[in-house]
Amino acid sequence: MLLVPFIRENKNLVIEGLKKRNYSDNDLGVIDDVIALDDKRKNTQTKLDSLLAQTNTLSKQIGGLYKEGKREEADTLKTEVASIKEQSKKLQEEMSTTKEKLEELLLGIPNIPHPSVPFGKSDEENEVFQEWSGSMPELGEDALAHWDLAKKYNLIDFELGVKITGAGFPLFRGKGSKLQRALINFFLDEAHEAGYEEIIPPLLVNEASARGTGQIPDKEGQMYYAEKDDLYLIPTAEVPVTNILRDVILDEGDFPIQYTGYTPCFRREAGAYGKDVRGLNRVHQFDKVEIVHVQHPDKSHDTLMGMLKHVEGLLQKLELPYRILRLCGGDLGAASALTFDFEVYSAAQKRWLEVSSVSNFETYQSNRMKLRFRDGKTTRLAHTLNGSALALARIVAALLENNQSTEGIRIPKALQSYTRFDIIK
RNA sequence: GGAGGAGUGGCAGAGCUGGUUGAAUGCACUAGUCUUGAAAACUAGCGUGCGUGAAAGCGUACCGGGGGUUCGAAUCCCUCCUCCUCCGCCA
Repeated sequence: MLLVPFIRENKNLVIEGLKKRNYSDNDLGVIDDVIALDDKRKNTQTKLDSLLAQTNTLSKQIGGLYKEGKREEADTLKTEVASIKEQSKKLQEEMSTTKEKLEELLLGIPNIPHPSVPFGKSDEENEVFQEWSGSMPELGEDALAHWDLAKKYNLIDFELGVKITGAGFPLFRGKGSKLQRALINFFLDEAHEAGYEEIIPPLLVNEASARGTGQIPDKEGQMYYAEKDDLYLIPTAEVPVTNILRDVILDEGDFPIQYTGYTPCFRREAGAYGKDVRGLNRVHQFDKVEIVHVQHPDKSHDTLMGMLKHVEGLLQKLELPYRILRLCGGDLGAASALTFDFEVYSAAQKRWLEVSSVSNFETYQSNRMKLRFRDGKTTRLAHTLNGSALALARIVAALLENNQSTEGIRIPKALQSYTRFDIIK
């Protein structure tokens, strides 16, 4: 959520930003609506405050008169207060409807893209920020896709997942589950090395948390919802982990704050179909290690670039071909100012799979969750960032496909001490 | 799940027979005095949002959340949440 004073002071910048997100001239009217509503809010606030001030002074006088035993004088003042209260009640109602409308508009306005974000309508116009320069895995004609490999080596049972739960809930078994666990530990250890504190958060969150990171209202349909208890299953560790700092005022010396957490992630993925959802390409439950940074606004961009390096290091150690995309305005998530996606090449499917998304939300989330820091005499919103490091399901898909041979599936060296086997036969 | 108790500023802890109480006091913290330096002592400062103002300031709201009673509520009432104690049940 953007700050209204920010919108007022940077109206042109905001409009340019929204244009990058393909807002039509008509849609841009929302900015003027916001300012008008905010004017009204201020106006009402001023009037209301003065009425309340009158009520307060009169009430004190009434108290004094009662003590002196001047009941009648007190009673006349009471009737005066009554009429003032009538007015202030009206204003109070006006105030709350104005605030609600304003809030609703503000929630609908996405973050302003970073200057480096390219124009573009959809994911097809994302900019390749860093191309893969190494060699590509060479597979024979008879190379199998990961879902076939998973079956051949008894690593993942999709049918059992369907039986137990439904489509998109894979069941890992044997070396498949060991590989999964190895990757989680590998990623967590790497994050620990990089200075992140490990968190094991709750997997269900309340509405305030979902709102804080921006899942509500924009992505509400994406989350599983436990109606009886009014709780949401997390779509990513980002939600519970970032909300650790909801309603917190940090000291400047607290920066940077670094958290990492492994959690399963639950996504409804309504509307997805076809080859996109085959095997592990898109599932309702997957494992992910997330890294979260809370940083001073002046340093957040550098931090983002550092997070990119961290993710790159992981992919290099896993010996996977990857490329980095800078998302264009049309593909950028509403909460994000700048996002880099990492894609890994899945050699048998002959396609790139997204395995990580690293974003700087700047103050968009911190404004929602009132995450601030002391800056001299005032408080300022901190910057929040996060990234997958990494999302497991698709990593597994690429590892299986790229490392297959007639001998079996080779485990990358960095992972062998975790799996305690070097090949899947 | 049943019965009872409690939620106050960074922490501890008054106030809770309604009235200059945004809230005593202590600790912590910040600045100053003293000291060669430190400690101790002393002095002062020390919440957040909103409105207004160039600023100082002023106004307003906030004592777990929401609602109500009242001229006036941290103090009374309702409701929700959380924590503690006891009982039951289960890991």
